[in-house]
Amino acid sequence: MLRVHAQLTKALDANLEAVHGLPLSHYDVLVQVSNAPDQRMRMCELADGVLLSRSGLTRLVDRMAKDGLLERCACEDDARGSFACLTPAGRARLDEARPTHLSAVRELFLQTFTDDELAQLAGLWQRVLPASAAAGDCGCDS
Amino acid sequence: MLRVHAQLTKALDANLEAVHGLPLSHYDVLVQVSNAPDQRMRMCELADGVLLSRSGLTRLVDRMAKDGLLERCACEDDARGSFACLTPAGRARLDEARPTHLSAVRELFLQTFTDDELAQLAGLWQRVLPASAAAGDCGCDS
DNA sequence: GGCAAGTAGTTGTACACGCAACTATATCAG
DNA sequence: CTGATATAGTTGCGTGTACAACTACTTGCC
Repeated sequence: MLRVHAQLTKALDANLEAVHGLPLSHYDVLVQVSNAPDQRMRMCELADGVLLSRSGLTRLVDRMAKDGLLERCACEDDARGSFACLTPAGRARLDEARPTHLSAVRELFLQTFTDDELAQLAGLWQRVLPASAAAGDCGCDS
Repeated sequence: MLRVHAQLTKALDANLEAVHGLPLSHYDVLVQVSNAPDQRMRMCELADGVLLSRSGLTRLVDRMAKDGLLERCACEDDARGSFACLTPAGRARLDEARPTHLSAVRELFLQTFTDDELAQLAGLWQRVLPASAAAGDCGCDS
């Protein structure tokens, strides 16, 4: 059963990644940042948001900055902090990828269920979070 | 929602991996092989079973063979094939890890639900598989 | 039999990630 | 103000994985 779970996630992610050029992790970052005030986020929060270690995020943001999707901006309040800021190119890329992504999700996942069932699933899932959080310990939640 | 899903899997896996010495992937292989007839499996089937590419599996089995958990055995019927065979040490390691693993799963996951809910979840999950399989497409047959 | 095409598994290479160590800044105690 | 401790982020290094190219064997067609 756990295995089914893993397989599903994996297949889903692989497909989504293949459909548009963006790796899913990049897409994920773009979504998070675009939802943040001023289109920018602290590295730390971003790391939580995309479920990555700090070092992982540093490198991910590096790659995305190299591609012009993000920019590093200094933080005025805290000189040791950094923002990842969405660039116009990043926003454009996101706007372009989002419909593809959403429709893929819908096709592979949502379509299989009725609204009731989705609600059920959501409810059941939520209940697992506390336990897994206690074990995995990840500060943020979506 | 997808994110919750990913987070859960990840937290769960991380915890299980930490509890006993075995990485989860090793454990997974041991379980699969131990369930196979004669305690041995073709590399190809094993790769499917643990959701790994062939090359990934080759190396995983290498590592496990180095640790004495598995052995490589030639296949009589098909000279290009290989079996991964469970060694006594591998079986012992599995027997030792299994209770730990199962109780961790129970604690983190099953405990949160009633039997009915588990049945629901299982049913809903199964329905996603066809779609994800069509997308993920894994070369070997089962 | 002999060659083409397919299949099982391995190896070279590159990439993404985590951990631990590090720098730089902030915060707090005295 | 000074030093101890904590926090934000980066870097070095090791690990695990996939992809692509490869070898070796099998199968099917001529």
